[in-house]
Amino acid sequence: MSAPALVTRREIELSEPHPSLAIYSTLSKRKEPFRTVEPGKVGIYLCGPTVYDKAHIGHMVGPVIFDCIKRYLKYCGYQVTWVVNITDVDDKLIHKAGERGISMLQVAEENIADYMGNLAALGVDQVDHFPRATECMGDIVAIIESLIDRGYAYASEGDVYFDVTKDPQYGKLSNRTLDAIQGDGGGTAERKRSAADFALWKSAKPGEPSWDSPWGKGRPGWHIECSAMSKKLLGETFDIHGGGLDLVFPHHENEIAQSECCHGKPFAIYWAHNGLLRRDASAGKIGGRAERERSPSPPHKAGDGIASAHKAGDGIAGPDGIAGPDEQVSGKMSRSKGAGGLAALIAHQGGQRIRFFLLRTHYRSTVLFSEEAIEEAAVGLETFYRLFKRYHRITRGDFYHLSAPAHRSEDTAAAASGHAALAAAAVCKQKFLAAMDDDFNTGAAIGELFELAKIANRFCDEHNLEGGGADNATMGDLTMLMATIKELSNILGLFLKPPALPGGHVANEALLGKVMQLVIDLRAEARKAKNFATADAIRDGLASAGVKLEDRAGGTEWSGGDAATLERVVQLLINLRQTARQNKDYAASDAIRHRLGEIGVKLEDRGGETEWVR
RNA sequence: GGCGCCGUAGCCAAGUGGCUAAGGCAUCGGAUUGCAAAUCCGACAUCGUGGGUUCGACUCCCACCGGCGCCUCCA
Repeated sequence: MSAPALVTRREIELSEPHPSLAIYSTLSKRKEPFRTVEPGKVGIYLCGPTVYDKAHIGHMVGPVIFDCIKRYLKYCGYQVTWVVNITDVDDKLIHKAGERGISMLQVAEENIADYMGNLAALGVDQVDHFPRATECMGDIVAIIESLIDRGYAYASEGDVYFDVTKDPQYGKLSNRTLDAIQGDGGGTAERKRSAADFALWKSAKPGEPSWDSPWGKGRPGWHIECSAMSKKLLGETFDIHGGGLDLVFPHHENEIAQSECCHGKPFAIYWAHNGLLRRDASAGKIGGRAERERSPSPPHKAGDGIASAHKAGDGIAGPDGIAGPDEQVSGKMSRSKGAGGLAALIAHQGGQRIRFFLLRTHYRSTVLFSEEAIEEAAVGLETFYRLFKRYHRITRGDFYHLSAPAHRSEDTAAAASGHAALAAAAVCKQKFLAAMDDDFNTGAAIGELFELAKIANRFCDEHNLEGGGADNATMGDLTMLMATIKELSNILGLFLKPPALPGGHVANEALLGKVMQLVIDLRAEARKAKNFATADAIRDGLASAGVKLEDRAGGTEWSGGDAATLERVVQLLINLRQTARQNKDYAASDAIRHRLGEIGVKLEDRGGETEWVR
């Protein structure tokens, strides 16, 4: 009966190793040269979320690093297929649906929308497939049947369990022995042959969502969907399987058992697990047990109040999933909130900062996460934005549209023949690639990006590019330096496009209000000093910016303006200051700069013109 | 209790058995600027503690201290 089962796994032959790339695998517990199942092709499967609630920042770690991994593998010439599964059927979803009085599918749809919005904001756009468990029932049932046929699984009162004692390799990923595994001692324990057996199929209780199967109505166990989906989209053996470190056991251990017992050959070649995020040095992972138990009010989480307030009229999945304006307004609140505030966090930090923050640390490390930490990291990011502006000032070229090599090549020729700066940049590129080759060390790679920024800035300084030294050949060299930065930052998915303004429109309007108040004050002071030329210049300047002033008894009111007003009003102030400087009235010019500074606008004099940044 | 991981400057964070222990933030000098900002140059660590292996360890081994994960849902 179970005679044909329990076959030993057949080894499979892999491609020649990549000459330099090595990946750490949880399975072998060491870095291994990278070989693929099929030459030139890579299949990646990343465990995505169970969509019973809004995503938290911890859910983004895997997608961000794997987005880089895919970009890098493509850069190295591989054809990559990346799958991220969505678990849209599970006990928690059922409970949540019951709580809220909507269907499980509705719960899933809402949270999937939220998840997708978060991914997009962080620049994760390399995923090829997002299979959902509910869309793969046929594949799931087929694998379970096959496991029963082969003697690895057994049906029991409508449930189906995997018999871990039949798999001699069970425990190899998480390095544990059968007697070290307690299993869940819950209500289904008596249906199992041994405590460590896990469910492949769970019979439905009345009223629960269910699917037909040879064992009656029910739903899949947590692990089996991944075996089914990866087989469907990537084949029985594929290259890289990823997920959070907390999934090693039991989830991934069980996936291996299911798939390898079913197919008789290796499941995934490399297991890449990302480290977990923590809030404090002694806090436990975000979204983890400790955090949940600490929270004093169990029924409602951070986002719920906001969400429900808006839900009243608008039926199905509201705007919550994509950082609606309500969440921006309440951004301050979310600072102290935990899981659930991701959309709000993105709304006022911007996805690029978060991505950069996550990439500064090696993906297997634990990261202490806080909004303050993101803000600190973001200071460094400004170096690049300033450099891009500088590049534009000098060449009128747009960094974001620079063309850069999409594939890896050792351009030693350019290094040897070029100037010192180009040679130095080539060394940085080599180090950058060496870092990525070494288990995707994005932290070290980013260090080289900073080094490149310094080289480019120094090049501009040394050749006096902003003071008239910009001949075509020199600008061409500068463009080559910038293109190297472009080429490498593309791999990390950074600087793909200009960063969204932190805070978006809300912050813009707040700033415009402050700037307008300053302008009105300055005009009032000018009038008081009978400096009518200045006062009128202000009013005329505002008029051409679309703003009307009306002097009232209680003060001056303003109206009008559009999206471009902020820029034009600040420009007006810059012009006023410029006039004062030309008249050597430094007291007046410095006062303008100082008062702008107080409301968060910094002025920077460059070459002939003045720039402002918030 | 079992299986693992981490501890590098004020903070964040790479890294290596032996060259100057990346990079970022902060700080302090200098150049530059009318003054600033930005930019550049320079300064700033002996790698948790105690042993051991070695010609030589921060890097390997052991112990201890501190922190974390998994062993039940979890990215």
